[in-house]
Order: sequence, then structure tokens, then C-alpha cells
Amino acid sequence: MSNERYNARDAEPRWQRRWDDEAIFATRNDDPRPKYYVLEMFPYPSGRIHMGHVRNYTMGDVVARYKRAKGFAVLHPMGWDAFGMPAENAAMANKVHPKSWTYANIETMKGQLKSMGLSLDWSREVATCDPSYYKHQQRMFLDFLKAGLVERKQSKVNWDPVDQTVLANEQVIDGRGWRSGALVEQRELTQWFFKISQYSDDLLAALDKLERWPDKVRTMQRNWIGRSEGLLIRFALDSATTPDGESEVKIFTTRPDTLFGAKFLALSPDHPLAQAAAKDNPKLKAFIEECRHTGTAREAIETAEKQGFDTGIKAAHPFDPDWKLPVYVANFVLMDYGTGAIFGCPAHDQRDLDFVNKYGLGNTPVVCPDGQDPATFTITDTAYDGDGRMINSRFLDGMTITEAKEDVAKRLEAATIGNAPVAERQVNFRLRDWGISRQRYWGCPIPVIHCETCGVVPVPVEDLPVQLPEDIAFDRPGNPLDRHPTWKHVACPQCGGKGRRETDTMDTFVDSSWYFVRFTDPWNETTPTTQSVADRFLPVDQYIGGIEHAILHLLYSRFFTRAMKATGHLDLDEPFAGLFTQGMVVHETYRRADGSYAAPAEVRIESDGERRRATLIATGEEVTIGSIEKMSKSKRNTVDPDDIIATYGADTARWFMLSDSPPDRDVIWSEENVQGASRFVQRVWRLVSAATPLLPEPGTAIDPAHAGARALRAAAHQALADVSNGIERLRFNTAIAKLYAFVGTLHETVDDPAKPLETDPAVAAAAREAFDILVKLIAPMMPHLAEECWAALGHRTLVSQAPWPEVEEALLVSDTVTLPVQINGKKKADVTVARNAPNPEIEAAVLALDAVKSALGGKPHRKIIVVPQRIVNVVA
RNA sequence: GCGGACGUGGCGGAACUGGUAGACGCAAGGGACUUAAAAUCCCUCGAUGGCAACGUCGUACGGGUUCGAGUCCCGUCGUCCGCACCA
Repeated sequence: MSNERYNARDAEPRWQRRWDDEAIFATRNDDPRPKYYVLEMFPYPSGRIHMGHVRNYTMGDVVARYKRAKGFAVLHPMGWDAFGMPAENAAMANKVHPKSWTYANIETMKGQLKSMGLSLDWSREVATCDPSYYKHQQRMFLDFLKAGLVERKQSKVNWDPVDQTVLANEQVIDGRGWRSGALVEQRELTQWFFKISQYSDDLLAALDKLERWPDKVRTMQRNWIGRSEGLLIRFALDSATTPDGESEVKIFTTRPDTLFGAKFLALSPDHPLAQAAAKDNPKLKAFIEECRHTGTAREAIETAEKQGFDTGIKAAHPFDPDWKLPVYVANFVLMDYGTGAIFGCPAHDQRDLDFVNKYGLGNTPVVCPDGQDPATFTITDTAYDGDGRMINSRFLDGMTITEAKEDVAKRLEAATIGNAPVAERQVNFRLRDWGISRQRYWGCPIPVIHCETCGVVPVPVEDLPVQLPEDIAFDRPGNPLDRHPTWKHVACPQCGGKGRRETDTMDTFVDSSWYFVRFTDPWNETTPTTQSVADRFLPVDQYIGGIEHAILHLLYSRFFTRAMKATGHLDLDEPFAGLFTQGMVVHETYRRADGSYAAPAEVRIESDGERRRATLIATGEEVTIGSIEKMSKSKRNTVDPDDIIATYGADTARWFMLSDSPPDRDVIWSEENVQGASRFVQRVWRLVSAATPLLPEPGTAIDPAHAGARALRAAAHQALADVSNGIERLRFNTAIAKLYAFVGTLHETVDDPAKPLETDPAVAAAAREAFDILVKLIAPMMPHLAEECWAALGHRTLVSQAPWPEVEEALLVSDTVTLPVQINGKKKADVTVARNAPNPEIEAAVLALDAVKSALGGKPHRKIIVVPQRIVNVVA
């Protein structure tokens, strides 16, 4: 065997250069073969890539290389999600311009990605901060505006006091800004909105068709969109108790069946009627103020106590004008859902029950669970929201909930107050419009001009892009665009009068909502898309990224696809046909005695057989091995991809990323397991080096009658079938397990003391085929090693361009099968029979087995179950 | 609170639509080679009983369906994730 070690540091750059020189990963838009679009979520250019990127991009690259070998015109591009806050933070902290900071980071990270050996078409690279990209985004903004998909409105917004910007609801997590972590405040501002809610129904319904999306993500989006069917009911107000000008209140309910259990109405503190009532009621006014404050603090989780204030207003029950219900203002009623008002049925809604128990309004159960006696069924602390029959509900009594809902809806639709029906059926969504205004510099400028006479005027398309000014100061927080001395002062395109540019920029989620479209023709300077090309390559066949984008990015992209279709930029229903969410890369943490963290690179791990100990390399100080956590700077448990590639090579890193865990689960980065991957790289190289001199020319005919040759071919084709299947199903860890096993088999052949490889031409010919297959199988995962082996095996082509081998199915089935034999479901023996042996023959063979005879002890069996090709079970 | 996913050796995990539980990797132990170490190669490796052939138990726990259950059903416990006053 050769002693020469495989030198990744030498081989990897060499092959990368060759791929580059021959431009083998560039995709031609006129390639006539069937297309396959594989895409990984593009990175934010934060400075350096991290292990999460390595995992994400390795998975995508395996798919890209595999599909390319399968004969597809593969589109596999990369770009940069390059606008955003960190560039401005860096500008403030280090006096670097966001642009130079961003482009320097892109340069560094591009080099890192290249060192991973990814099969990307770099000629399609885009950066969202480049005017050549955001120009088209501005164009689409104007098109959306024209199409009625953009709106400017006053709204209560989530204000992040640290980043000094507005956040979308999706960007507020537990009441805190998703990036800054600061407690979010409520403010009234005029904002630009994309009318995503216009597509609520479609965005929801189309989820059912996204069969290649994880159920988890679809469920999350379903919940986020939050469709609920119900009834909008008008309650007439008692004029004697009601402020002038008010005569009714509208409420939304999904439980009209419980109308006879109503005890009160409740308004949101922001409800117009509440405001009106507060005018002459200082106590109510004070209460509303209080609600606002606790509302903004958002500590709702622990201080969830229901509070209300009786306005004194009385509302008439829709089925009984003499039945008056008190109208409260309550802190738990949300203004921006439904109508901002509810009716409370305490017996069947926990919130309402908590409320009446506090204010002594009582409750009447109107739904009685089956098996309970309606006469004695009572509610005290726990509302009943299950199924049952209507009680205490006059004409509804005895009906099911569904029947009662229908009956109430029909009656109230037919009834009228004034000239309008009392109620109408309504569908409500939780999803609200997407506020895209950000008070930031480093984002895509919103292309409109505010004119003193004409109002809001779109920037003419021929004036695009509205470019960001480069002379900008970051000495204060807030929006530098707004403070720029000249940039915002322009003439109105309509009247030529005094105008002012919009100084808000777009949420960076806008940038990432269509980059996958732009990749199809990034060279088009005049329009955002070239429709024929976009329609050819889209949808993305396989999209891969983190679960953290399950809602925001993916929902926005789905909206954008619809909006682009509506404005004639695309003909596409859904952007991502297949979605895969990969798990995180996690690592142990190390803590010093003083509580500070130590980095993996500073620590030496030793095992004394019983347990693992960690010491600081520099001082020998013992450190505690802590829990396994997501890699993060704060826990200092990160591993730098550059270090790993320098030490082991990209192939080892790639192989490790795929091998240890199922790709949708977290993978633990462990030094021992990386070394295992590294050993495997060397093992493959040694094996190929040892075998090569003994192998005949590629394509040498193999004697089909030779048993040894056939066995070897069977192993190769089985591995081929298994690895292909693993990649197709994105089960990379199982594909890799099969490769380990296959290499083991080849090793046995090469190491066989009988030396058939040297003496038996049939075996040698089979081995030639097997080695060629092996190298093709490892190529998607370890492309550099594969190229090196491919060349060593005497090929002059690139394995990266070689076709995927075809499975010869005939090799996978043998003439005989060995079936496990069970007695009463426990395995006791094996039986080998002809593959197509009829059942009686198999039964006879089984009953003749010693193990079966002794187990039966001379008694007759009761039954034999033969599952063809699988198993035999004898029932004693 | 609501919704979802999961629970298999010392560890990561495998087991297609119910059909030989623990593939493959890591760690560990033993051996070969070596002056020695590294590297490499070979063997062992769920628990338990037995000298052994072999037996018994075993996929969080308790039931059930089935010739047969890690897989399906019911219940319990635990872990993780998402949403969180959405009427």
C-alpha cells in the first residue's frame, strides 16, 4: 500500500482552480436539458462564514453536484443579503462606511466559500446593496404601488428604541426587537405597507399544495396567517346610556352559538366608542391610559390579569331587545383583531370567565357536554370549550354547536337594524399588512417624493435607481438620510415644485423576497426579470436554509411571488417547490473557574477511560465541560471554518457536516468525529492508490458467470442504489453510512490474502467498475478528493462532469434468498430458498429445520405465515 | 394555556409502506506491526445467566391491536420547538 498521504492543502486549491478555469459550474440560460434549481439561503455579509453556513452550503452543493451528474441543467447561484443594521453599527463603532465594510466582508466571505469547493455559478452573484439590484426593487415597488399592493397609512407601530426603527410584527419576539433585543414601544407613524393581507386566503390555501415543505413550517405559517370563520354582529346601544353620535357596536365572534350565555360586551381601550365614552369620564380616561402603558411594557405573560371598566353603556341582546348587556372597556381586547370589540360568554371562554369572576357578572352555561346532566352542569373556574348540546338557549336548545352556529347566523342575517342586517358572516385573519418603512440609511430607498402641492409622487421609472448618497455621517442614532444636507431636496417630478425625498428605506426582508428570481437573469439591466428565463428556471426545486426563516422570509417571498405575478414580472404560483430546513451546528461549552468561557481552540480534551477532562492548553488550568449549545460568540463555543479547512481540508469538513446527524437535526461539532472523517479521507486515498495499479482499463468487460466478480458488482450497485436514494431523500447521513460500508467491502477485496485482484481478471474488471462507482459516489460530498482519485484511476476527464452511474437492477436480486425464521414472532433460525420458491416449498424447508423441530417439540404447528422475500413466522 | 415534534447501547444515530432492533461512525478494551510512539491492520463492544452450544430480558413508562410492534391505537411521564389574551 502506498504510504503517501492525501494532501488536501495541495489538492483542493488545484481542483478549484481547474473548475474555475473551465467554468464548469456556469449555467447557460439556453441549456436545453431539464432544469433543476437548487438554492441555499444567501448569507448576510457579517464578516466571516460560520459553521452553520458550511453545513447549509454543503448540503446544497451535494444536491447540485448530484443533479448535475444526473443530467440536469442545474442552477446553483450565490449572492449577498447585503443591506442591514450591522453595517451601520460598524460604521458608528469604527468609522467605516457601510458600503466599504459590506464589500470588504463580501470579499472575505467569498474567498471562504470558494475554499469550500462549492459548485456555484459565481457569474450570477448579486449583492442586494448594489444599485444594479435595488434599482429593480424600486421599480417593482412602483409597480406594486400602481397595482394597489402598496399603501401608506398611519398606524401604531412597533418602535425599537435601540435601533431607532420600526419593526414588523414578525420581527417582535416576546415583546422585544428581533435584532436589538430591546423592549419594543408603540408609536403612531405614517408608514409604507405591502398589502400582504390581500393574499391571506391564497397564502393559506396554497400551503396544502406545498407537499415538499416540512409540515412544521406549513403549520407555523398556517397559525401565523390565522384564519377564523365567524359572525360579525351589530349590537344596538341604549341611547340613554350612550355618548352622542354612537348607536351601535360591532363585534366579531367565532362562537355565535353561545350568544345566550353572553354577560357583557368589551371594547379595546383603543376602540372609538371607548374613546368617545372617555371624553366625559375622567376615570375611564385614566383607565385607558393605564392600559396603554401596561400594553407597551408587554409583560403580559406574567401580569395577565384581566381588568375592565364599566362604561355604563348598555347594549341590547340581538335576540331580545329587553335583555341589556353592560359594555366594558377591557385590557385584554385587541384593537387590531376583528372589530376591537367582543361579547363575553364566560361559561365557554376562559378569558371571559376570569373577567366575570373578578367583576361578579356570573355565568350561564349554554353548551352541555354529552353525559352531563344539563340541570346540574355548572361552571366555576374552568370554562368549557368542548363539544356538546345547547342548553339554556331558548330556540337553540338541543342543537349541536355546529347547528346552533348555523341557526344563529341565518336568523341574524335575516334580521335588521335600520336597513342593514344584524349580522354577516365574516372571515378574519391574524395576518396583517407588512410594514416595510425603516428609518435607516443602509437599505433600499423607497422611490417616492413628497411634494407640497401634489402629495406623494412616485419617482419616474427612468429616474431609477434612487441611489443612496455616499457622503453620510453616523455620529448620532436615528436616520442619517433624514439629516443629509442635500439628498432629500428634489423637484417634484409632476409640478416641478419643491419636493422632498422619502427618507425611509425598505425592510431588508424585501431584498431577500425576490433574489432567487433575480438569479435567473442577473444581467438584465432594464427589467427586474426576463420572464421567459424566470419561468423556465422557477420555481426553486430545492431550497435549503434555517428554520428561523419559517415565517418571515418564506412568507414574504410567497407574497412577492404573487405580487410579481400580478404586476407581470413572473408567471409563477409558488417560489419554492421543495423546502428543507437544516439543523444548527452545536458544540460543547467550556467554563473556567471564574465563570468565563474558554474557546474550543484553547482547550485540550483528554479521556482517562472513564470520563473526559478539559484543560486550558496555555496554563494547564482545568475547565468544566458544560452543556452543548448553539455556536455563539457569547458562549465562545465557535469553531472557525478557516481553521478547520486549513487543518483538515474542505472535504473533511463537508463530510463531517453530512455524516453525524440527520440533516434536519442539530449536529454536534466534535473534534473526535472530525478526526474520524479525516481518517476516512485518507483511507479512501490509500485504498484507491493501492488498487489502481491492479485495475484494467475503464470499461473492461466483466465475465457475467464469475461468482466473485458478480458479488463485487452487486455490492457496488447496491451502494450506488442506496447512496442515490439517500441523496434524493436528503438523508445524507444514511448515504454516508452506506459509503463507509462500501469502502469496507472494497478494502476486503484489495486486502484479500488470496489476491484475486492480481490473479483473477474478472475480479479485477469488477473492481475497476466498483472503484469508478465509488469515486463518483463520493464526488458530491468530497469533490476534491474525488477528482484526485478519479485522476489516479487513470481518467482524464473531471469527475465533477461525469454522469451518475446507472443501477443494474439485475445485480441487486440473487437467485436465492435467506429468510429469517421466527417461532411465535421470535427469530430462531434462517432458511435459504430459491428466490421464487412457492410457499409450500418454503414451509416444508422451514419445518425441516432442526431449530424449528426442537422448538415445536414434536407437536404440530398451528399456522405458518410466509411474507415473500421477507420473513417466515411459525405459530406453535 | 394552545399547537407540533421527539424519547432506541457509553455517545451521534440506523431500521423503506408493521417483518432478523442496534447498520455506520465516535469513544472504550484487547491484539498485530514498531526499539518506541504515531499511523495502519485484526478482534470485542445493549443487559443478564452459562465453561460452552445457547437461553432470558431489552427501543421512556402502563395497557391494547396483530402470527409478529421501535414502527399502529389509548393513557402517563419527560425533552425540545413554535404561538401566546386573535374572541
